[in-house]
Amino acid sequence: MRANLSIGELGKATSTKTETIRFYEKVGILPEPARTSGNYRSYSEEYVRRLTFVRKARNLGFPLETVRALLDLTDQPDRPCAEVDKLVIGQLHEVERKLADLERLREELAQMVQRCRGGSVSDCRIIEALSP
Amino acid sequence: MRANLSIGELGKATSTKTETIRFYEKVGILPEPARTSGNYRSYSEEYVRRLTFVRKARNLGFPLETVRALLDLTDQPDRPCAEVDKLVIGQLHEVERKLADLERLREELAQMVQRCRGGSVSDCRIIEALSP
DNA sequence: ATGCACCCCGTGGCAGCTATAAGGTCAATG
DNA sequence: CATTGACCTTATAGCTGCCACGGGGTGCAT
Repeated sequence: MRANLSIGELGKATSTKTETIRFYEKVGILPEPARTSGNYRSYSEEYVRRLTFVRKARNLGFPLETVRALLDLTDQPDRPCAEVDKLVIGQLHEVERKLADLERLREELAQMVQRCRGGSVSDCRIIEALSP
Repeated sequence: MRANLSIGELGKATSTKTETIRFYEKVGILPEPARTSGNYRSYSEEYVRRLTFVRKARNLGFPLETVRALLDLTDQPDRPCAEVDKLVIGQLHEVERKLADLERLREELAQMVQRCRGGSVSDCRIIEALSP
């Protein structure tokens, strides 16, 4: 169909701010699009798909570098799927590590809150817990 | 005792890099210390306590701005402890929000990994899941 | 006196955007 | 035909929380 969207339309279609799109272009995550006679960026449907892919991956927490690697893999359909799998498992481990960290934090914070007995800062158990 | 530490010694005492200490000073989290005749920063025991406090709070994920607020409160022991409580509860909520987000991510990623049946990228379920 | 570890300051970089300024383009309206 | 307003262009700076680098000064031991 080659709808040829402007950057604003592409942004709406993918829930992405125009500045972010230009940023992705600048850092090479997305290729430089065609331009109109007035020097406006002009995007094809294919580009919409690519940006949607990027956004989904980012929403899953993949860093841009990994997104780049995933894009490269989708461009080489003959490579083994195991390479994709490896990247996703890496991200899964990363998420699990962060979950464990946050869970510890949550418990510590909850305990601090629970121990608060009111009064003034001078006898605050929370400040006490933070002090050496 | 007034041990009067150098910045490197303070760093070791608090597991903080010297650049970080200077950074805290520059952004006003920590006060400007005294200087020796050779213009070296010279830190008192009190300073060690303050930096330790900052580090503990940072390790609990408090943003610097909140650390600043907590420090202000410790400097005003007559203020109600409830103000401290409020900051900590805010941080607790923040952590809980992040935990929920990460948990959703973990499940999505785990499912993606589970669905992988090998083969090449062209029939990869993971790439499929990311594609529009 | 010379080597070495430490310190000084300023600047620039990291991720991943977001915002701002100063200007060009385009379609529609008066 | 001119002007409005919404959009687009670029370059640049800012955000958080540091870390690294470079070119110099200091302090102490040998």
